[in-house]
Amino acid sequence: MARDDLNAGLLMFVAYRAMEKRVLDAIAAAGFDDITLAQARVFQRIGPDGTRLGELAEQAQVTKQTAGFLVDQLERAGYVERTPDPADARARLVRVAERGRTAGVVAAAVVAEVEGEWAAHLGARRMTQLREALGMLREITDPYRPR
Amino acid sequence: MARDDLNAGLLMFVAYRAMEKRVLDAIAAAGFDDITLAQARVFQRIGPDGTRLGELAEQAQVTKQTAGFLVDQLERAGYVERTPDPADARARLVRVAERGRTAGVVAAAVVAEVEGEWAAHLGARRMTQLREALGMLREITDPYRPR
DNA sequence: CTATATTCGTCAGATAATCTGACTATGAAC
DNA sequence: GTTCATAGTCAGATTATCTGACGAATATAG
Repeated sequence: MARDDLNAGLLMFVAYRAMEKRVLDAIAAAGFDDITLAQARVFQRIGPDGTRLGELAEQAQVTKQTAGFLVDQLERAGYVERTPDPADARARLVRVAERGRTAGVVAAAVVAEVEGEWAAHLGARRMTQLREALGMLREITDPYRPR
Repeated sequence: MARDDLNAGLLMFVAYRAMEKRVLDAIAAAGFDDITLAQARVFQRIGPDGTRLGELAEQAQVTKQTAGFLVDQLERAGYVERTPDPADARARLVRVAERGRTAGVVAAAVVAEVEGEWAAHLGARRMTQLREALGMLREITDPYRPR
């Protein structure tokens, strides 16, 4: 409500959204122009060996149903595939597919670019401190608990 | 895509969402249980002397139409009111109404509480550095330019 | 001053994202 | 081997969001 000293949450929103927009724009410019923001938010959480739907949902902070809805679309567009989970017949692993891998490379490059810009603006020291503080904050704010 | 070193944007998402959830839950618990997350995102940007719809939209990063839709609901629920803008007959100022003011007090208290927890976890020094870094980041990431 | 362009907000309609509740199949615990 | 919990899906409803078009008021150019 104040103009000058936004609360820490709001400040994070601004930077977080900027990163998100930069990445999505770059991906779209690279030809991956189907893929929405909501889909990307789920996609980016897929681990190298595949991730269960429930975990994606938890990390993206949406319901399993919503995550499933978005993964359906990512699957139809060729960004991901679902494979049975060897460890549990109820579960399926969402994996990055070929098209997704290519898009992921573009995304990673932009993330690095933006982080570089941030580091340049803050200076290496402050950027390191920022990462450290955010990492610590995660300990008390992340509802997702990897098992 | 990696589990351990999330990018800075993702880390901010986690903390930002945690703050958001804490505040919304507390507001709901205080009896303001109508008011959705999307509405709150617009509401919290209203300045002490009222703010134009367009500015709210810009800050919340949604279209004017979406902001208008949400303000309509906030207005019907008694959280805000619209008054003519003396400086421009096309515009209207969205102002916090009585009910909104009460909710705002609750919200501000929770924000302070959460920030206190963060400071306790990080230590005063790191919390200050975090604020500083985020404030600086805003200079290059905030699409909203107050006139 | 007028003519033109821009900005502010709204209306209308379509689409996307999200949720709650109910259900099946499988796995875990006693 | 019942009973309870978990993973995912189906169905339906609601909420949030966008694009496009518009009227009214303001700003700009000549």
